[in-house]
Amino acid sequence: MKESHAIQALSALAHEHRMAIFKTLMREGPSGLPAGAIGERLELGGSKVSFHVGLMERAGLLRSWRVNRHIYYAVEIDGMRELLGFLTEDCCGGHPEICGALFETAQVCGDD
Amino acid sequence: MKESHAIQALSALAHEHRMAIFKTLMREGPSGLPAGAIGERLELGGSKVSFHVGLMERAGLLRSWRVNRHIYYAVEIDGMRELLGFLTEDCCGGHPEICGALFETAQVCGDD
DNA sequence: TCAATTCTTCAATTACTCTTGAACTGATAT
DNA sequence: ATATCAGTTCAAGAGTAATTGAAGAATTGA
Repeated sequence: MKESHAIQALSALAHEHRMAIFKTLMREGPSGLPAGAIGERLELGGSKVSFHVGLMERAGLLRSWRVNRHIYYAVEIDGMRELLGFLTEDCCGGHPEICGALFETAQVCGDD
Repeated sequence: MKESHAIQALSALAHEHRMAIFKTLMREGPSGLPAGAIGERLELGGSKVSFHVGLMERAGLLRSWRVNRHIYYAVEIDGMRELLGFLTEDCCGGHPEICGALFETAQVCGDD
């Protein structure tokens, strides 16, 4: 992953509303949610939701598709995986001790 | 890790100069570098370096100490570990498939 | 004490990001 | 066709963040 892309993705997650949207869509899984439903759950107006999901989509963290009148959004798994890869490789490059906790987390995660 | 703290840390990494500083200090290890040396390596003026390292320190990603006239900065390993923990736990919470690549990365990392 | 070195802080400017509400697009139903 | 619904886009304004250069602190050496 290119560094500038990683920075764009980090920046996309580094906001209260966007983090809330991301978590909501994470829970929802691949079926995603329409923009309106996201707004209702998080009490955000339409254009706010559009602005933030658009930004996250451009950063590669979400994907979207239309179903009739609705536009659905879901987490782009590969985008998040690439971001985590960038961080851990950058982190592990010379300093494996940082990965200690992560290693355990990943194992717990892998066991699910 | 509190979400607002995680957002602060993400935001601290989401900048070209700060990412460069972080990588430089990562390579340097626990012995760190004085502010001036960081500036020389990355061709950044003094107040720029101060501004960015200060922000990263407040976000828990760096620590600093004085040695004579110099102020040294080094990566705060625990801060970075907590951030990665936040991301992976948030990620793994319901969606272990994201951790696939991360799992491998962590293993490679642990083997170093 | 005075000057030099190293770094930080400040105030001003510039640049960017976010919010707001209105106008617009695209799809569907009457 | 017209109206309605779901969502996006736009322009203006508010709010934040980053850069700049100068001034200020802390430390050391002459």
